[in-house]
Amino acid sequence: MTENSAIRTIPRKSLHEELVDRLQMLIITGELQPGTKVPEKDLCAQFGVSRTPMREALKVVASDGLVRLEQNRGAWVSPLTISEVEEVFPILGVLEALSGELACQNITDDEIAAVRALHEQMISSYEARDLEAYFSVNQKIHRAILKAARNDTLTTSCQALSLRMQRARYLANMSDERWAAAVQEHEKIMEYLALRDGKQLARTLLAHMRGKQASVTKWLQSQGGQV
Amino acid sequence: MTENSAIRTIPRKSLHEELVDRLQMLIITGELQPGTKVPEKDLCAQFGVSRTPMREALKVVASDGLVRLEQNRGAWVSPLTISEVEEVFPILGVLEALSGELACQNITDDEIAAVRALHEQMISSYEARDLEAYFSVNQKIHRAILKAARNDTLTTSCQALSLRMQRARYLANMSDERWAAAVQEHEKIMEYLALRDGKQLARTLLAHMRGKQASVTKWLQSQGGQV
DNA sequence: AACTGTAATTTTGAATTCATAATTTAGTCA
DNA sequence: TGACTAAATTATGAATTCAAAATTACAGTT
Repeated sequence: MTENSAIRTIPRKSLHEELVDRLQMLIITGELQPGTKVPEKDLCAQFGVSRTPMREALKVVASDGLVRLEQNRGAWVSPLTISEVEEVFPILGVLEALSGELACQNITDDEIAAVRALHEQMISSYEARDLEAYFSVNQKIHRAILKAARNDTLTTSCQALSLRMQRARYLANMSDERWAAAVQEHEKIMEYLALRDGKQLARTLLAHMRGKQASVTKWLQSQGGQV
Repeated sequence: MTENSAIRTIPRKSLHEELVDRLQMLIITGELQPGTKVPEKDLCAQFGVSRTPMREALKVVASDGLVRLEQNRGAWVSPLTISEVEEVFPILGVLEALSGELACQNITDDEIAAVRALHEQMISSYEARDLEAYFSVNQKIHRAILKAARNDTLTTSCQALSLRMQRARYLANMSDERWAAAVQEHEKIMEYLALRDGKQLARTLLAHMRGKQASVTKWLQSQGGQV
């Protein structure tokens, strides 16, 4: 292993995988506006790639539902609608509930300690009213529980569905009441996880997801029901 | 609507979508052997298409997990393993349970009647020990319940995950006891659906899925744990 | 000015081409 | 004979090219 070997590091992902990630991010952050056409040519120029890998990536992103392909008319950014939220959150609810149950069966003491550390960090972010940090740590907690569930397929499924809701989380703010309630729910989540009480944890995660759904729906409604 | 309009029907799917379906079928039926390389060139010749749409389709199929892409080494048919079965069935379980709950909230009397007709048909197939017909009608029942749940995302998610298990259902036979038990479970499913008892239907569908998992796992074990 | 039909332009879907990486084959030497 | 190396072959990933479809621009008509 000389230093030279690092100079020409093999790209960790293939071009099209990299592009899938980039496209997802562009859509989640709203840089690609919902309902608009995906500017294929421009994106190719922007990323310095030809149309072939870009179009491969678009096919994959379309199969996840973030864009819609129309025959001979190109790719369009799917808007996030209330009805989509009402479809996806209940699914995410039962999946997270399952992840909670499985996590209680498989999580180690060390992992519980790690989640507790994240939990404390999240509380601090809440007390400092640092939404950015709060969201980030929040995600880490959910990911840690998913990881403890020892089910990669479940992780993949959750992440694919979450992705479609991420746009709302990126753009929407929570109300003060909702934020407080969410923190309360997380206290319970932490408690039941530490007790390894799968049934109760599942119940709480499901309720937590219902709360999120209501919050996102409310915000979406204030936005005219879309995006 | 003249007869002429049918002569030049617009292809209902784009080339790559069609190829996605074909590839999935080739893998499910075992024509493409698990663990082997996907013969890209041969398939292109077989279907009379160039590599571009075939490779687009492979990217999509890979994102569903039926094939694995290896950098510079092409696409490989993913084997169906016990650990994958143990990951996917619990997920399908909670998703079908959810579909049952939602179906009870939304299903019409006509739809219940239609499911009952399918149910009777399935019983006949069972009594005639016609496994082929039984599987076919069975699938229709599950699809009808999913449809009554009025959640397209749930339908898509279930179908994507089912696809990966379909190989086992295609190749595996059920034991007599398992088949009898499955039919019993379906009696209950029909009963609770007719009563629109979401909670009980969910419970039954979950148990039904657990039975399927055990059956498939047992068969997979008899096959050396794979395929 | 609004509408219709047609030509020019652009975009899309798919085939082809090309450079590079992986694999196979052939050849060399112990 | 068998292991190793180098050349040849093949397959892969990505860019380019090409035909067909869609969109735009525009002229002629009312």
